[in-house]
Amino acid sequence: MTNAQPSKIRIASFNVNSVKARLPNLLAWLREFAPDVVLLQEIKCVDDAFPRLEIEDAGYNVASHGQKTYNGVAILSKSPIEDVSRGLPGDESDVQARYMEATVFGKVRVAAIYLPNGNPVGTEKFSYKLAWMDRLRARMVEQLADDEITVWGGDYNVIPTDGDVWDPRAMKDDALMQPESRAKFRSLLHLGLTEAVRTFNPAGHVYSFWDYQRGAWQKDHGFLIDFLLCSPQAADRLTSAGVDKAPRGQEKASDHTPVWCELSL
DNA sequence: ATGCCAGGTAACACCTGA
Repeated sequence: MTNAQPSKIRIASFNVNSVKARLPNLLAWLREFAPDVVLLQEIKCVDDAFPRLEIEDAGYNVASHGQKTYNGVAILSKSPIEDVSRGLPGDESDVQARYMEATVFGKVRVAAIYLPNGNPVGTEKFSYKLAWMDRLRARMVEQLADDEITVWGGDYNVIPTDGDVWDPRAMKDDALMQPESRAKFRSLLHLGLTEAVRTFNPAGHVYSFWDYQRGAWQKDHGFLIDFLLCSPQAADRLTSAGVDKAPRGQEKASDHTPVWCELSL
């Protein structure tokens, strides 16, 4: 919790699948990986139930946008967290807690994103996903006009290409792989954004999610759906990025593992 | 075609996830 400006910061995104169930794993990972900023998804609790004190004791400031049982995002930072904005603009009737923004280290704008899953295809859940992606794009356009160092990180629930999944045939009917989902994800990148994880792992078959079922982790039956989208000003400062697979192999793991990038400031 | 596993809620079954 320092105001000192480090020369390089490490930003990570982690879908924890319940912050309360994952607290021991999360605290151990914060200690070992030592990210400066963390974007959390699926905290699955209201703000009053967030384990704030434990996280603060680990050296992080906390801002959350929670919801009972489902969804919920949060931002952790070793720096003060300023100008917090909760919720994705564009639909006043949307009550799902899937989006928040804040400024960290005085000049880096981050957004925590939990994009709707959208299954099953052909239902209102899939149309909600596509509409949510349109709203996200509109918000990105607004933010890009500010010419800031911005990173939109999170669980995008899209498998962008066949090289991002162990077997495209196994997932072909899934909302994560539909041409419409992929086209809308590409439309985000076409705004001029740089996706950090795939930029530093161009060969593909680097995954951030493995299902709990069917021994997916042991067989490496995973896919990549967690991303860090960087504005041009963030991309200019991008020095490395990747996936930290270690947390997925531990007891009581989330089905996702963290993705991360480093920016020189 | 369905459940497989995990979490939450609420109640000892069902919903959601990806």
